Amino acid sequence: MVKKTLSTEEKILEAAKTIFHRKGFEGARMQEIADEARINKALLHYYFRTKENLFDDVFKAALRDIFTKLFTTVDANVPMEEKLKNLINEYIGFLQKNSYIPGFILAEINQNPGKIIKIFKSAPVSPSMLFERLRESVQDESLEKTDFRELFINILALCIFPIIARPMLQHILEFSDKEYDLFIEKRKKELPVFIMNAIRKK
Amino acid sequence: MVKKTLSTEEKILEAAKTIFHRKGFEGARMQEIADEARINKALLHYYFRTKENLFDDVFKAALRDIFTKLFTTVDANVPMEEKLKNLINEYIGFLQKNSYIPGFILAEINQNPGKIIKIFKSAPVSPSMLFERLRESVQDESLEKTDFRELFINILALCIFPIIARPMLQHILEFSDKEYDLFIEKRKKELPVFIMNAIRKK
DNA sequence: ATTACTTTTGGCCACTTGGTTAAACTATCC
DNA sequence: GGATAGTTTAACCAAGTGGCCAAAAGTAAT
Repeated sequence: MVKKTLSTEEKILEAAKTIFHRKGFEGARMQEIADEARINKALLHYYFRTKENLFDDVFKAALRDIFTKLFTTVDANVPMEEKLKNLINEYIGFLQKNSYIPGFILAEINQNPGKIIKIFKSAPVSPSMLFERLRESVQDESLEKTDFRELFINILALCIFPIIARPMLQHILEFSDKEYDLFIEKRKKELPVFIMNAIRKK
Repeated sequence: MVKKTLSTEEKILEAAKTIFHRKGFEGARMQEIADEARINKALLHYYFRTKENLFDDVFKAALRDIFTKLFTTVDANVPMEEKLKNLINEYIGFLQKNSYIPGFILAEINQNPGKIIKIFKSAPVSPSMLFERLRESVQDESLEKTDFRELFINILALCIFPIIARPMLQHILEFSDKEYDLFIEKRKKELPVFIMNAIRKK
């Protein structure tokens, strides 16, 4: 199941991912990461000289993961409705399996926007393909005149928010873990309908 | 303009709010809060024994602010469309003026869900009125059969996400500060239309 | 076995952290 | 004016913090 022979560097990155995702940059302790990777703390500094270096690698990986998935699952030559179904289904599925990533990214953005933007620029994330496809689709005759950027943000918001705000929403709505999971599962089907209704001409 | 005679306790809370909102619990330093309030660090501990105590008060205030606004601006006896317009307009307006609050809350939720839920329970936030109003509205004949909880989350997501993810989105969409502000301003008008279309019967 | 190298370790260090203490100051009431 | 209670201060402390170093342990080629 799990690959047994991870290199030390990979073990460190895995451990750093686990800790940083949960606790953020400030909350994470180098010792804790070393323990998680079952190595000596000095070895962390041997491979990644500073906490910043290690964090930056983890953060870049998170950015890559969350956007690559989003920017590549949009096929061309498929009607808008189909496209949206696939995109949302795949994307929420990804978020379910990686529920810490969006919260991690947004927390760091909030606590250190300057630093994050710098990393952003150094880890090129290219939304151009997705944007092109969205722009095409939105020009469909049967749809309302919609700004594709508005649509992009709306899709992102509707997919990500229920994941990052989960503990809060679950508490307010008085859902059990299971009920909330089902709720998300239901959204995979209902969200494309909601969005299509919103942009389809009457 | 600014009230000159804040009590020491109020000065501390104001300073703590500023620092905690920006840096989070782990990132904030007691010394920094003391400096911001222009007092001695020991005085912080005199009024609020621990960092936790101070943080809890700030966090509760944030919860109160963000939900009170949301749960009380929904009038009865107004058609759904009108209700939605008012709600979204007021709520986004509030978020613009308090742009740090949602990111602060979500960051802490992500980094310490257990602790946050505990605070949640001790700072009663009662959505019952809003839920009642939403439930009523959604039963309107001219609307699709919609789960009011689904609608609640969607409204929240569409209002909050562009605020918390601002640095990221602004960078991806290549907007200047001014352009992004205008973009949000435009959303105040377009979001109610988007949502009404989504739930109105065809 | 010797060499040259990379990898791993325990122990250490300078510095920062949240928190305490005891003394000084201030205002209020008698 | 002095006793009392609340407020403010500088100095201090123990417990961590990220980071460093020199020696040990492993590895591969000669």
